[in-house]
Amino acid sequence: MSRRRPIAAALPAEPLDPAQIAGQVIDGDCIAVMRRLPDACVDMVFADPPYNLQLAGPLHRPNNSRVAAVEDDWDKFADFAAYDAFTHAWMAEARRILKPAGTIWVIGSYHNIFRVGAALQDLEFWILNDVIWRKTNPMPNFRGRRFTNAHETLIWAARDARSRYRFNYKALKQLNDGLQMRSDWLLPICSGPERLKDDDGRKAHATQKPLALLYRVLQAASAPGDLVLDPFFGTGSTGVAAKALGRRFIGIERDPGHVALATSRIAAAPDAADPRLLGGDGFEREPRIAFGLLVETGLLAVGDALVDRTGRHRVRVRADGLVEAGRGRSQAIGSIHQMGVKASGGPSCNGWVFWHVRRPDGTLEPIDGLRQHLRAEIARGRDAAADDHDDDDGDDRMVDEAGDADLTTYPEQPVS
Amino acid sequence: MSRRRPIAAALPAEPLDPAQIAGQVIDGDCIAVMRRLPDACVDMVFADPPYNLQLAGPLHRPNNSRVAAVEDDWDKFADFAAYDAFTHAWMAEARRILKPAGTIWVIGSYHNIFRVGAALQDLEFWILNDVIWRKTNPMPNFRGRRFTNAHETLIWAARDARSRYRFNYKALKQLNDGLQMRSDWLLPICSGPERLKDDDGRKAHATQKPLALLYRVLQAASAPGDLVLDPFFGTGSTGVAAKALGRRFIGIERDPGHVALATSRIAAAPDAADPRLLGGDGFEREPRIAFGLLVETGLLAVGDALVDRTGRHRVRVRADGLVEAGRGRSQAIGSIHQMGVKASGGPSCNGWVFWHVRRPDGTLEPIDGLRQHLRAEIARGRDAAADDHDDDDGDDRMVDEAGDADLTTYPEQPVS
DNA sequence: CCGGGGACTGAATCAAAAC
DNA sequence: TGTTTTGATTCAGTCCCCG
Repeated sequence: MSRRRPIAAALPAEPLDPAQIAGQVIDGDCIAVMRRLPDACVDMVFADPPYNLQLAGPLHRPNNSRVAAVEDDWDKFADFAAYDAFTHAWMAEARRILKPAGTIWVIGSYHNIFRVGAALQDLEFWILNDVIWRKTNPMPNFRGRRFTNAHETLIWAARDARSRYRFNYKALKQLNDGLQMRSDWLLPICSGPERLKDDDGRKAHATQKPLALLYRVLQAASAPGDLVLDPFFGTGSTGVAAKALGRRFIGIERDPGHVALATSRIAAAPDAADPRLLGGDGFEREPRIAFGLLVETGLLAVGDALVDRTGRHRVRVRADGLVEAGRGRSQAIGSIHQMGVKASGGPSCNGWVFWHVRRPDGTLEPIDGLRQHLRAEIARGRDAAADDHDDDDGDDRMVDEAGDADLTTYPEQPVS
Repeated sequence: MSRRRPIAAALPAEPLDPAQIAGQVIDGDCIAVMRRLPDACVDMVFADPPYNLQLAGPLHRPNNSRVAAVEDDWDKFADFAAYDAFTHAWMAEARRILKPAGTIWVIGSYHNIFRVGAALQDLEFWILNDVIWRKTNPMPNFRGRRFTNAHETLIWAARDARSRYRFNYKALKQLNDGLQMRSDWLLPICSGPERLKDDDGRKAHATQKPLALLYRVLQAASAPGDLVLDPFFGTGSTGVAAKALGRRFIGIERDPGHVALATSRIAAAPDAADPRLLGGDGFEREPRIAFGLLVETGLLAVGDALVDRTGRHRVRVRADGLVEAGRGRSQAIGSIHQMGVKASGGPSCNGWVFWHVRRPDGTLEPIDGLRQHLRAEIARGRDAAADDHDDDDGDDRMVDEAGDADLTTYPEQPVS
């Protein structure tokens, strides 16, 4: 594990077991390390690649102090062609190791983000959003020659156009005070105690990203237990955020100094709180209720009439969980959704909210109300069982058998 | 002018005189039309090219109403390669007709903006900013499968890296309540009475841009009288904004219906207000004052002492407009700026704010105060002269000789 | 191309001084 | 000692223009 890199590079690349190295920072070039990982083994990739800033000379503030620039060798490329080749190479590996339902996030500025976005599209990633990180406190433009460069851009993309990716819609809506999360995020830059300093008090890394940004990324597009890979790990903000949110991670970093720093930083970082509080969506898909269950449980009886909101359309409940309309030759049979499409003429229909039962007082109640009633009953029964289980087993770790009580909240929690 | 397009295309392309066609909407393919324009003839290009949205099927809202999408043929491309070829073709022509100091603006969404940005860089445009148009009222994401796509991206680029482009810094700072204008702009989408409708009450163009966006673009990077070209003119918002701000324009549009609509819209649009109110920067560079003029006018006397803010450094005023420090062998002579650099040790120094005179009450006043005093006196003299001139010649048009009074405000107003 | 004039910064954090 | 004010420092930077 502490072999010198020249020797390691000369050896045939041994395969890496993702489960084994989860939680570690791997020292090495990200392309070489990713090559040692199997196909389709990670749920998400977060990448903060070099921006290729192409800075010319020194820049001074009006008070003559000098602006600390990114002068590291890792940000130097001969030209756009070299940058494009590098980008295609790491991105192709990232796509190979990504699960079919996985997504990738890449952050950049106008210096590189257009190369990055075009490369993603050329590799047949499917862009889902570009997200703007608006900085509350950007560096001003000192010479008054451009607009204050007050944002960076993240691209979020699925492995391909047909990917069934994860998006924790309701959790992010909650994070945004009940409104859909937008594609522009307002967050401060990384400074103060969060900003890592070296022994001389200088910043340890030129481009450390704020944890708040990574929290939001992970909350949006991963579930607890997911494996997240960061090929440009730096000081390990992705690892700290992953640890806090109960996600597993693999970090790859080329600079041994940063590897050591990130490793100790993550060791000292707080662990996940009770994973039940971290939710994938926090609002996972509710367990499915077959319409027929309403009949079986007696909430509806065979022959009961369902009507639409206007009362113009009307179907009768059947014993097989379908509904029928009309009689004789004009009779039609189908699911509540199919018959809703027929009645409404629209391209699709949620039968649960389209069809209603008439209450004794004559008012209409959507059959979704009956479904919610049934779900609540089922949940009550499961909670009782889960409480028994918790009493048996009092610690905080995830239950091994993915007990029913947690299933609703964490359907994709791996069984380790 | 009303030739049918197939015939026009078969004829040899006649050159177009930019001054002649300024203010017109040219019916035709933008690449073909730009080819007929001479090199380096326009000051700015604003382009809202097809976004290549790649929409699959129709999208419906939860209430089953259908979302009006961009379904026009002009937005259909076979693949990314076709879109890239198209983009390179029109952009190369745009660069050719752009003046060396000219800039280009291109607006797009994540569907196309990465192709656009990469093409700009490949053609050796030099990106100055990417600007985010944040929409106050974006269309929500109806399926809850992504973030609300709440922004579009504009790229602002100079013709090349060494270009001396125009940026009306102070005017935009003013627009932003005295703070530097940032790269994220919050503006409503185009709706209400501003949104053009056809006879059936449907929107006349799928992607009409708000005038406020174009006002800001033109105010930022053009001067009154500048010639602005829009190769994808649509319903002509660029023309309406240009007219209101006293800029000249050329519009190119392929769809004859849109050409007719834009032409009549612009004819009905309000004309520029008094051009003196439209400013290039509104705050053009102040006339230069030689330090020696302070001595010649008696505001300073030979031998007067100038000190820095702390009082630690001290120079004496000479008759030749230089200042000197020390005596004998250690004596140093130079401009106020050069001696400021010596005293401060910084890489540069504005002597006008570095050096101070001591007032009778003992407080320090920067010599910039004396300069402002002198400038005000000079301006008063010029205003008086200009008033005499205005009396002779009472209309509102720009004076032919670019009279001194207007020179400060509109140095680049063409005489045409 | 060189030399020189001179224009140009916002929010956050933290330390030190002032009250 | 507690509180407020002031000043210094810092942040992914493609950062001048004219003769």
